[in-house]
Amino acid sequence: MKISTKGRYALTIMRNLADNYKEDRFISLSEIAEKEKISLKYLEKIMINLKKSDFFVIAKGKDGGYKLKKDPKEYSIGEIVRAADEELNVVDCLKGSTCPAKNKCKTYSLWKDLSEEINKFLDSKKLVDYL
Amino acid sequence: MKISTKGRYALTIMRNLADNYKEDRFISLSEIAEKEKISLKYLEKIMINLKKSDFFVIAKGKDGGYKLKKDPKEYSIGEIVRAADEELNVVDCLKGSTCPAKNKCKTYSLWKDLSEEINKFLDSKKLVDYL
DNA sequence: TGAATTCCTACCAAAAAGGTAGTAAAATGA
DNA sequence: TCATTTTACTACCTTTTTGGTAGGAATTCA
Repeated sequence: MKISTKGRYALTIMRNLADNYKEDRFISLSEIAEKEKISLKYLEKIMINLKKSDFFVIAKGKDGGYKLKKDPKEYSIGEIVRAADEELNVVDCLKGSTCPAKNKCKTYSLWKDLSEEINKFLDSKKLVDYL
Repeated sequence: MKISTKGRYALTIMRNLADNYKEDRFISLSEIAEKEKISLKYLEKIMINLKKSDFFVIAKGKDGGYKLKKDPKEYSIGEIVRAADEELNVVDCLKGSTCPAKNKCKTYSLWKDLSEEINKFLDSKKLVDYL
């Protein structure tokens, strides 16, 4: 029951962008990598997942980088962690309707309820609360 | 954010013992293994952790096995899953006081609160609710 | 004594986590 | 135009964790 570094570093990226939301400039990953002492290459990899969620305005080339599209109070921790590649389901059988025992399985509702609890908690927390 | 099979199989063992709580007899792991189609050897391994928690009356030898010490309503899902070897902390830095950045880390409270939420939820559920 | 059981130690394979390397493509500004 | 800075893409690699398996010793009871 661990949050992966992917999820945590995704939050780190988002926090750095949020810190600079007021100034109208692009923040590059190398800037974040240096400040946070995380390998640039690994941040790039994490960014591949995050980008799918349309959180950013992106600029290539010199002085390029990323900018948040919306105000930091608009992003929930839940959507960020889920975007970073974590499903936030405590058992695999919850996704899709793949579990054949779903109806007779005694603990199905337990894991489903716990997953919902976790998602609800993280959705209620906003990026702006952790700057 | 997954519960391991260790945690889930531990619950399976406990559910099987709980099912037979009224009859005063010992249930062997081979009986559970056969019924649940799980390898005996793996159940034995999971039992090593579970036994540390003093949940059982144990009998070796013929017609031996395990019996619950207390009524199934006395065991919480939380204590069972934790016993099975899962810490139920969403980040490692919560255990002990090993994290040097604990005080300035912006997300420490986030992960601490989430972990507490998960533990509270699972502690509120009892074994008897899933038979 | 023999069968059924727990107990103990060691090993192993597959998957996931965590991370690195190299290069192409785009944008900019000197 | 060309060097520089950035993102984008593809491939690979190492370590840790997960999910097991194997073999036998010790215990108990009929």
